[in-house]
Amino acid sequence: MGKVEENKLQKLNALLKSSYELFVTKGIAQTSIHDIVQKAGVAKGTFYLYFKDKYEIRDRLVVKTAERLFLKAYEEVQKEAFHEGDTARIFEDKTIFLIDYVLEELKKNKLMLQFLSKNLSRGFFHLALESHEYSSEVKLIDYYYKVLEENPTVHLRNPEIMLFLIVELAGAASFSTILENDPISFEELKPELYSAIRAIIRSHIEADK
Amino acid sequence: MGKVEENKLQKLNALLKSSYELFVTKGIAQTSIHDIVQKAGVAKGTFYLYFKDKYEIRDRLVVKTAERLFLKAYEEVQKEAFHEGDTARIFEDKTIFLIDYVLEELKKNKLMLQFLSKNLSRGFFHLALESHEYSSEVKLIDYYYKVLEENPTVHLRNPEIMLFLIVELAGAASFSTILENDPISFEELKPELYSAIRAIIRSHIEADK
Amino acid sequence: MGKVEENKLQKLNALLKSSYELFVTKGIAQTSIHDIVQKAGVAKGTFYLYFKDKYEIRDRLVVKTAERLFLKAYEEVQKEAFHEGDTARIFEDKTIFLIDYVLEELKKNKLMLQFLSKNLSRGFFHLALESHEYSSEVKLIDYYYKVLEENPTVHLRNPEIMLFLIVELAGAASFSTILENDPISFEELKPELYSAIRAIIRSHIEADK
Amino acid sequence: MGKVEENKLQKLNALLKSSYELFVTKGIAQTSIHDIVQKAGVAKGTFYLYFKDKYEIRDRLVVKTAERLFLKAYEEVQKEAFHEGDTARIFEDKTIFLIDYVLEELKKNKLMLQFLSKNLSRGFFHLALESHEYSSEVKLIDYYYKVLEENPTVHLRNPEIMLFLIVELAGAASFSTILENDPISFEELKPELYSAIRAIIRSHIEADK
DNA sequence: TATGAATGAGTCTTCATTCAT
DNA sequence: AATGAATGAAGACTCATTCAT
Repeated sequence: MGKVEENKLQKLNALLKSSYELFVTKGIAQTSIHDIVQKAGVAKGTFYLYFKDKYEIRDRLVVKTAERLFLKAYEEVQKEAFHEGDTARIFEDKTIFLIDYVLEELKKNKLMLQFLSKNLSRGFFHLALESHEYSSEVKLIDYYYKVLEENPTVHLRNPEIMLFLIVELAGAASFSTILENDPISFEELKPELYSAIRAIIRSHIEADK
Repeated sequence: MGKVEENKLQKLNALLKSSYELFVTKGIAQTSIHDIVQKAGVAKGTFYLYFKDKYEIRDRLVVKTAERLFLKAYEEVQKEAFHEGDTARIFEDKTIFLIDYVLEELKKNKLMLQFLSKNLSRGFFHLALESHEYSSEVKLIDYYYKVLEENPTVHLRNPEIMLFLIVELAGAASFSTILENDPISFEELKPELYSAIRAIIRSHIEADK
Repeated sequence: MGKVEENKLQKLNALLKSSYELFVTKGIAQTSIHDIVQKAGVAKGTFYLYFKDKYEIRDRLVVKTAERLFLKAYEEVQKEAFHEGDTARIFEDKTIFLIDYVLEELKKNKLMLQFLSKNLSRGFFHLALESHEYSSEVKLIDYYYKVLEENPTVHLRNPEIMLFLIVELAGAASFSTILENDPISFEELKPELYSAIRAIIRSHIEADK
Repeated sequence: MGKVEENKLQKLNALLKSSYELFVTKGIAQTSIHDIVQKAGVAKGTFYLYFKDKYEIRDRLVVKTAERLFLKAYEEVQKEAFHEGDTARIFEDKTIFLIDYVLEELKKNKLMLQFLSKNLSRGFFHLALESHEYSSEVKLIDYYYKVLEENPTVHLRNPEIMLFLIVELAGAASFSTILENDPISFEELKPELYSAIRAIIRSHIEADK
C-alpha cells in the first residue's frame, strides 16, 4: 500500500471512529458534519470525499457493529458445551444462548444499543438478517443455519420465519426494558422472554415420524 | 360554546389535521412549522399558542390515533361470537382477533403505520400500553383485562408481561412485513405470527387444578 | 373617586409596580410586555390602554424614583444642623450632605442604581435637573436654590453650571465604583470625590468686596 | 499575504465598517445581523465566522475607536509647545489640552460620540482607562503617566484617582452638552469645565517642601 | 373598559454543501 | 487529494400590537 493509500485509509478510519463516538454519545441528529470532522482532525471538505452524508456513515457503522457482535456470539456458542437433554432441547439451548449473548452485550453497552435502536426502526436484529451493500457476507441467518446443521435431527417447519419472529420479539422487548426498565426490568423480563422464545421454537419443531 | 371557544377549537383541529397529513407524507423531520401553519391556514405564532413544538403535536397525534384504533378493535371483539372450543381457546381466539383487527387496520393505512412506527422508538403498540399525559383513560391493557374477565376460568401466569411480549412481537414483525414485504409478505407471516402468539399464550395459561 | 376610577388606578399601579420589579431584576430589554401584564395580573391589551410601550413606563418610573429620592435628601438636609465655619463652609457642607445622602441611598439599593444608570445614558442626576412631561414640579435645582437662599452671603459665579458639573461628576464616578468597585471602591473614592467637589464649589464662590 | 488571507481581512473589514455605520445611524438595538451582512455584501453565515454576535462587534469597534482617538491626542500634545508659567501650570495646560483635543474630536463627529455614549454604560472615557481584551496595550493612563514624567517636579497626591475623576467629569458633562446643548451649549460649558478640572488638579498637587 | 387570541414580521442561528486554492 | 472559507437556505422562536368579543 502506497503512502497516499495509507493516508486515505487513515482519514477514512478517523471519520468512522469519530462519527461512531459522536453518534453514540449525542445521537445522530445532534451530530453535525462539523463535529465529525473536527473530532477526526480533517477538513470539512474531506468528509465529502468519503461519504455522501452522515446517514451513509451511520449505515456503515451499524452494519459493522452488528456483524462484529454476531460473529462473537457465534464463536461463544461454539466454545460452549451443550448436552443436557435431546437434540431438540440442545438446539433450543443454543438459540437461547445466542440471543442471550447478544442481549447481554447490548446491555453492557447501552450507548451502542441506543445508537442501533434509535437509528434503525426495524431494529438491530432485523438489519443483520438482510443483505446490505456495505456488509461483508456473513449474516445472522447464516450462523443460525450452521447451528441448525450441527443438530441434523431437528426439523423446523419454517426456520427463517421462526428466526425472524424470535429476533423481532427479542429485539423489541429488550430495547425498552434495557434502556428504560419499562414496563419491567430486563432481568425480570428475561425468563419470560426466553420461555416465550422456547414456546415459539417448539411450535416450529416438527414431530419426527 | 362561545364564538371564541369555537374558533380556538377550529384552529387547534386545523393544526392537528395538517400536521398529521404532513407527518405521514413527508415525515416529521422534513416537516417545518412553516409547512404546518401554512397548510392549516393560521399564523406562525398561533402554532406556539397551542403547542410547544412539533414533537408535542406528534405525541398528541400518536396517542389519539392509537386510542381510536384500540377502542374500535375492542368494540369489534364484543360484536363477534366466539364459542368454538373451551374457554382457554376462546380467550386465545379473542386475543388473536384483537391483534388481527389492529394489524389489518394498519395494513389498510400504511401511511399511518409509517408515521407511528417511525416516530416511536418503542413502537406504536408499546405506547398504547402506557398511561400518557394527553391520553384519555382507557389503555390497551384495560381492554385486555376486560376480555380476560369475560373468561373467568382462564388463569394467566403473568398477563401483563405476556401482553407486552405479544404486542412487541406483533408490532415489530408486522412493521417490516407490511411496509416492506420483508423478509416475507404480511400475508405469509400472519399464520406463523398467530401461531407464535398462541404458543406464547398457552405457555402462560396455568394448568387448572 | 368612583369605583371605575378606582379600578383604573389600581391597574395602573399594578402595571407600574410589576414593571419596576422586572426592570430592576431582569433589565428592560429582557422584560416583555407579556412579563409585565402577567405579573400585574391584567390582560395584554390593558397595557396599551395605559402606556404606549415599555419605554414610556420606564421613563415614568425613573422620574418618579428620582423625585422621591431628592425630596427625601432635601428633607434630611433641613433636619441637620450645620454651623461649623463660615457661611461658605456651611454651604459646601450642605451640598456634600445632599450628594452624600443620595449616593448612600443608591448604594443601599444597587438594583435601583443599575436600573437608573442602565437606562439613562446621561444618568440619573442629569434627568432630575430637567423638566419632564411626567414630572411634578420640583427639581433638584429648585431644592438647591432653596439651600442657596438660606445662605444669602454666598455668591456663586454660575450656580446652575456648577451644580451641573458636580452632579455629572458625582453620578459618573459613583456609578462605576458602586456597581463594580472599579477602578476603586466607592468608600475609597468618596473622600477624593468630595474633595474634588469642594474644589469646584470654591472656584465658583466669588470673593466678597 | 495569500489570496485567502487577503479575502478574509477584506470581509472582516467590510463587516466592521458596515456595523459601525449602522450602529451610529440606527443604534445597536435597531440594527440586525441581516442589516449588517447586507450592507457588507457578505452572506449571513459569514458574520458568524468572525463574530459571536453584534455585541462582540460593538465592543471591538468601541475599543478601536477610543484607542485611535487617544493616540492622536497624545501625539498632538507632543507637538505643542508649553512654557507659560511654572511646571505645575504646564502640567495643567497639557492635561486640558489633552482633554480638549478629545472633546473637540468628539464634537466634530457627533455620530461617533452618540454611538459611544449610547453603548457604553460606564462611558467612553472610562473605557479608555481600562485594559480590554480586544485592546492593544496603550491606555490613556499610560499616556498620562508619560505627560507626568515630562514634568518631574509636579507631585500628585493620587494621580490615578484624579484622572478618573477628571475623565468622568469631562465625559459626562460633554456628552449631554455636545449632543443636546443641554443644559447649556458645549462652548459655554467649556471654560467652566476646564476651570473645574484645573481646580481638581490643583487640589491634588502637593505643596513642595 | 377589558380581554386575550391571533397575527406575522423580525431575529438569531445552524449547517450541509460548494469551490477556489 | 485536501483544505476551510464562504454560502444562503432553512428553521425555530419571540413579541409588540391589533381587534373582535
